[in-house]
Amino acid sequence: MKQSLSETCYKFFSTLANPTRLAIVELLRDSPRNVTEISQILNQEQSMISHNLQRLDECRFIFSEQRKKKRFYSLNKETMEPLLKLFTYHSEKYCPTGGKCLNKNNLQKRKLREASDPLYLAHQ
Amino acid sequence: MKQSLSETCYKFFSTLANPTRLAIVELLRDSPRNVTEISQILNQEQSMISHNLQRLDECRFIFSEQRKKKRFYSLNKETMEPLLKLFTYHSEKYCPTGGKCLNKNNLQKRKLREASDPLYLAHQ
DNA sequence: TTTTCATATGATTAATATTTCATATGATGG
DNA sequence: CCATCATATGAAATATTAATCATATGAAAA
Repeated sequence: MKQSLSETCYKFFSTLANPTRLAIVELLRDSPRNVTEISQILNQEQSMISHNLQRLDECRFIFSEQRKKKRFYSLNKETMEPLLKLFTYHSEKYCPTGGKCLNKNNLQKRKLREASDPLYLAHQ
Repeated sequence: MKQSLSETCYKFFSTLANPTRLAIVELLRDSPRNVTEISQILNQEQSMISHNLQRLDECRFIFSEQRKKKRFYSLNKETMEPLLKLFTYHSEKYCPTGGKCLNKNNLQKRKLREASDPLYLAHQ
């Protein structure tokens, strides 16, 4: 019996609809990392990162591997690279100034938007 | 000054991370519809559909056109078709039974999951 | 086999997003 | 222009999701 599209699809997109998880994805784009490393680089609580890694893992956006005491997470590039490319293409074509896809009501107010966020700084 | 990837990207995915909006997307995949039609087919309040259409419109996932008294919304297929294909490919490869991408904690409990939901029925 | 480093888990609290309801605005035919 | 159909808007009420904190579990070196 086939899964409802709306349900699986909702899980797919909602897992990506989170600044912390997007920051993790961006970080893992460069290289695999263990949990402690990720939490240090993103300057967030270990347990918070762990919770979010699990969400990404459930959808197989990332894979994990135990190496000695540490568990390394890596990006599922097969899915994530085309997905991020599609996003980039769309946003450059349809939201060139950011104004089209963003308005004052939709600004992110969470921690990762703050100045301490490496991604926020990296992509200004 | 380039927009922060995390912020625009968050808007992109969070706009799609909603069962009502996914249902609208699915509906518009077949043909353009006006607001009243959409709300009747999905059996939801007109104002609720209207709010959600605006979210989709802000991200240019849909386009709109006034025809006489009615406003028709149509899908941005350039973006949405490859995006949905990518989702389908991923979910079939990595979440074949639904079990990998879904667990008991992540079941949707909203209206559109209920038996009256045409999408839910259509994709069982 | 115990200590330490590393990660995961669960429940509570805090933050955000969505729906709803009442009403305003828009378009157009009469 | 007035009536009416059609859609949009805003604020309040609900519902959902995320972060936090305390603690449990796991892996391996000593």
